Order: sequence, then structure tokens, then C-alpha cells
Amino acid sequence: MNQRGNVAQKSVLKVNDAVQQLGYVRNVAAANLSRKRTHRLAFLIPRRSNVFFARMHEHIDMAALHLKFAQVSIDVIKVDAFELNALERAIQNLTQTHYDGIAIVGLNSKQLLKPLSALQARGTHIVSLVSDLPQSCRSHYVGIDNNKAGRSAARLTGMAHAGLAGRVLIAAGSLDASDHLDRLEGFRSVIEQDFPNIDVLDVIETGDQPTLMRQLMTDAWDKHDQISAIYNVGAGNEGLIDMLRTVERRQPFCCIVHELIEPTRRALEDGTIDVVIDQRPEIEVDRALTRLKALIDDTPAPPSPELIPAVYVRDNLPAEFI
Amino acid sequence: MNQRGNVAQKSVLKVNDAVQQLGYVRNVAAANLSRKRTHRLAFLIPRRSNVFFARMHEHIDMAALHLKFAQVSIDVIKVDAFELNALERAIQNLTQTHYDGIAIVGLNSKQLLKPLSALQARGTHIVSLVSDLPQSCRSHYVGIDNNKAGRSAARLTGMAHAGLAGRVLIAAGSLDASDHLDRLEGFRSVIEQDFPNIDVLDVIETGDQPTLMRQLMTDAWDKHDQISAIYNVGAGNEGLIDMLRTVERRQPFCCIVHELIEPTRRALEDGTIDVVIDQRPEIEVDRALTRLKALIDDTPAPPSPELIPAVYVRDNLPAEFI
DNA sequence: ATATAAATGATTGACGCCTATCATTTTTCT
DNA sequence: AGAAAAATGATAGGCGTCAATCATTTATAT
Repeated sequence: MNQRGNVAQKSVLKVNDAVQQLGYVRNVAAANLSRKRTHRLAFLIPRRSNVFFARMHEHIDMAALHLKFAQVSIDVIKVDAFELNALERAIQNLTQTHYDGIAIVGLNSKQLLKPLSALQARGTHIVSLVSDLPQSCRSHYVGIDNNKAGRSAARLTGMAHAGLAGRVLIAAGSLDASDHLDRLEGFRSVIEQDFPNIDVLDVIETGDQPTLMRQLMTDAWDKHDQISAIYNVGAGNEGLIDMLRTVERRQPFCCIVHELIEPTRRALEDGTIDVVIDQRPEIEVDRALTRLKALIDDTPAPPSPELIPAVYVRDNLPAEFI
Repeated sequence: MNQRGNVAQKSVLKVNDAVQQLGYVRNVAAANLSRKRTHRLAFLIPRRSNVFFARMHEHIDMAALHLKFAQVSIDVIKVDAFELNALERAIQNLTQTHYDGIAIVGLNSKQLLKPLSALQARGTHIVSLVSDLPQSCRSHYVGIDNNKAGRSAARLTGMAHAGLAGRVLIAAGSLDASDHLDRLEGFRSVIEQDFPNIDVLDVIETGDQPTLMRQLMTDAWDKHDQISAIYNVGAGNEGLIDMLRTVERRQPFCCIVHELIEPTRRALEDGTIDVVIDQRPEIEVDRALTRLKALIDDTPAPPSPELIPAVYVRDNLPAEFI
């Protein structure tokens, strides 16, 4: 059963038959105890890119506190945000320590193929988190479907027009980021198909910078009268929120952004924005953890219903932990 | 450490100190192995009330398949839907077999106090699922906040009016069910407070019966012209959907219902309804399982970020498993 | 045919922890 | 004071599994 090798074909069959007959199920806990297996895990996440990952880090620590009873140890390694080279180096460094599994907030670049394969060769299991890696390099992707997220944003925007015409301002951090692009595409396709009397203006690239966001958004708002909706697929919402607080909005109007953090929460509460689509990083972390455990234990993949981002309005915000 | 009793106070202190000093963490797996502890669990869920619980049952089975490697066995026990007496009897029956933990789709009635306490006295851990039990009888409630669900439905309904006036038809299964009532209250309070030009009509009680639903809804639709929104807090959506497919809708219009099942999914896809708020029973089941395991293992409560129901529009439906 | 290597099968301690048992000390009662 | 009881402490298996070792059979080379 443990592929020790040097076992006659007929013996293998006999064993498998017996397993079937008896309905034998291996006690994974005992197995791990015996082989002194622990679960050394690491999370590779962007450093201080935006508060979103702080939230994630926090939840990882809480989960670690709970999982230490199951011989799981978790390191969190911060990488310079969205720097391909930094990420590559970080992955190379991972080879030093022996990890049984790692979760990586990835980038989809061939440059990572080599270091990742090296890791896998050492027996490290890899899952990608939030943003995917090249498919061949990871066992599983834990994250939302960003196209769907964009599509739902469009649907809600459309609904908020109640059949009236409108004009949507769209902001993105960078058009190189695949998640931003996916959301954008999703959004556009739904508006085009189902809401022909809503105009989608050219995308404003903000680099996820609040100040730049504020500047560009103010300009755009002044330039186009009658903006009826805003959708920001990226970060930097502080700038957008600041701008919105200074202007007067007329119906129909609908502002949708991503990720629930302090400022977006406040803006939702006071009505400055209408909807926050949130990935629920806590849930994603939990998923990554169970997935990695199953991979390491060589247990069948746990059932994992699709991750659906939360749609927050001001009325269903989660309780705040102080 | 295991409260064996008959241990001198100072010895206890010495042990605790040592634990602190060494940072000792008990290996729960080894402990369970040694004491031959397995996790015998049971789920008590309503029989064929609506398809929703079939979905839940299905996921329980999948989870069981995965958890058998961790010495977890799960029984699913069906109870006549929402029959207090049947539930009481089922709980009493539970005393026969020895269960380490059970998850119960409950009813909040004092009648259950006695059988539940009896179970707890036997060392069975209890969590309530979807619908709460009397608080004193369970360690934890796994389910959504129905008031918030109702509030968000109202917010979305309001948004869909884009400032225009409207008139909302509301349906409920029964006004005795606390989840239905909670949703209703949440819905009403948001509309009253933030959408004064939307009228909320009297609640239509359908007993969650599709045929009755269709009948009453057709009547109401004919009686009140200019219905601009429908919100069904309960089940029986097939009837509502049938009705909607026969009538002509004018903008603004928005129909929101609960729970993603075959018919609601189809109706969402073809635009008959606009939003489905879904509890995600799969996630609830997972939560109940981890919670029960932690209780049985006497491990600190796992971090459990609030359950947020999914807001489905036609664009973010999960992939279908065939 | 014999020596040697490869293939295969069976056996023996751990792994970290707990329960049951046994050993020792302290207290209580007569 | 002596005996019995209670309190406390220490010890030995064993939970289900696996890796390392040892024992045996079969194939290969000389």
C-alpha cells in the first residue's frame, strides 16, 4: 500500500482485494504518527500591497493557532507585491527549508516554472492562492472566478439603472494584472449584452494608488456629466471614496468596488458606495489549508464547493472584531 | 492535564508551568489514537421538506467520504420537516446509539430542552444548523443571520428601483418560522428607513407550497397593478416562477428569492428572477463538522468568519456538477 | 552446479499519548 | 499506635501504522 517497491504483482492484487473485502480504511493519523510526518506549510503573500493581505495574514495566524494541535506549522513569507523577480527569488529561497506544502499568491509567468518545478521535485505540494500560477506548477487554484465577479458587478449595476440609460466609469489598477482584466471583461460583456443603454467609458488606470485614483476620478467625473455608475476592479478605493464624498449624486447611481477593508466598509455604511464584492480571504486561506493537508496526507481531494465572493451591501456586513 | 483527579494542587501547578516553559502542545492525533477515540457524528435534518436539504445531504455524504480517513463517521437522520414532536422523538432516539457529536436543524422550542440536556449529559456535543435550537442546549449555531439576509434583499430591491416608486409583494412559508420572520423584519426595516417611496404589501402566507404560492401570487399580481418587486422569504418558488413566466413585467422590477435549487437556478438563468440569496448549505455543513471535531477533541474553537449567504445573479452561478 | 544478486516476504520496535495498574505517601479512624 | 482508607505518584502496555531490518525465495551469472 505504500509503494515500497519490490512486491510481486500478485501480492499487490491480494492486498488490494483484501482492502476491498474488509473495507479497510487507513488511519491517517496513526500513519503520520508512525512516520513522524508533520505538516510544514508556508504562505507566500505580497507585502503591504494593500490591506487586503493583512487581513489574510491575520487569519493565517489564527488558523495556525488552531492547527498546531494537528502537527501543522505555518510560516508566512512576505514578498514584494507583484514583483516577478522578487517572487522568483522567494520561491528559490523556499528550497532551503523543507516545506511539505506552500500556498502562493502567484503570477502567471513562465519565469516561475523552473523554481516551482524544483520545489515540486523536492516533494513540496503547491497551491496557488487568489492569483493563479502557471497551471502545470500547482496542484490546485484557490480563488474566485474574477470573470464571474465582473459579470455580477455588471448585473447589479444594470439592475440599479431600472431600465434607465447610464454611463459607467471604470477603474483598474493595472491592465497587466489578470484578475483585473478578467473582471473587466466580465463586466463589459454583460453590459454590452444585456444593458445596451448603459455606456462603458474607457478604463482609468490608477496603479491601485489612492491619490492617483482621486485625481483621475475627479477629472473624469467633471469631464463626463451624468455618470451613473462606477466600478473599480482594483484597489486604491480610498481615493475614489474621497472623491465621491465631495460630489453630488443623482439617481440612478451605483458604485461597486472590490474587497472589504476599513475604508470600503465605512463607505458602504455611510452610503458613499453601494456594493463591495469581497473575496473572503479567510475562507480562501481555510481552503488552501485543507487542500494542502489532503495533498500531503495523500488523501482524496476534499469536496470544495466553488468559492463565491461575498456581495456586501451596507446591511449584511460581518460583525467587527475589535 | 487530563483531569484524572486526585492530584495535588502543587503538582498541577508544576505540570502547567512545565507546559508553559517548554511550549508543549499536545498531539491530538496521538491522544485520540491512544484512547481509541473516534468521532461518531450525526446530522439531524428535515426529510424532503424542500430540495434544499437534499443538497445538504449530498454534501454531507461527500464530506463523510473524505473524513473517514480521520476516524470520523457520519450518520444522516431524517426527521419529518418542522414537526416539533417528530424532532423531539428523533432526539430521544439518539440516546440509543452513542454519538460524540450531532448537528441538528433545530426548532427553538422549550420542548426540546429535556431530550437535548439528556444527550449533553451523555457527553454528546451539539451544534444547531440553519435553524437554531434553544441557546442553552447547543455549543454553537452554524447558520446565517436571517435578519441581515432580509435586509440585503431589501437593499438590492431598493437599488433596483433607482429612486423610482414601487410596490413590493412579499411571500413567506409560515410566520411561525423564525427564519422567515427574521428575514421579513430585516426587509421591512430597511425599506421603511431608506426607501420611503416603496410600498410593502401584506405578507402572503404560502406554507411553502408551490401550488398555493402560484394561486395567491397570481391573485395578488392581478389585484395590485404595478407590482415592482417580489421577495419570497420562504420556499415554494416553483409556483412563483410559473406565475412570473406568464405575466409581463415592466421596469422597474426585481424579484428576489432564497436558496439555489434547480428551478430557481433556471429562473435566474432565463431572467425570470433577478437574485437568489443562498445559504450555501455545503459551507454550513463543513462548518458544523469542524466545529464538532474541535468540540470533541477539546481543541480551542476554530476561527470561523461569519457565514455570509451568497448573492447569486445569473452571472455568478456555480458550475453545475452532473 | 554453485555463488551471488535481486526480489519478495515477515518481523520488530518506535511514533506520542492515555488508561489501568501498581507503589508510595499522607490522612483518618479506632 | 496501628490499621484501613484516601490521596498521590510512577510504570507498563498498547492504540494503528510504518521504516528498517532480517529471512527466505527466485533469478542471474559464472
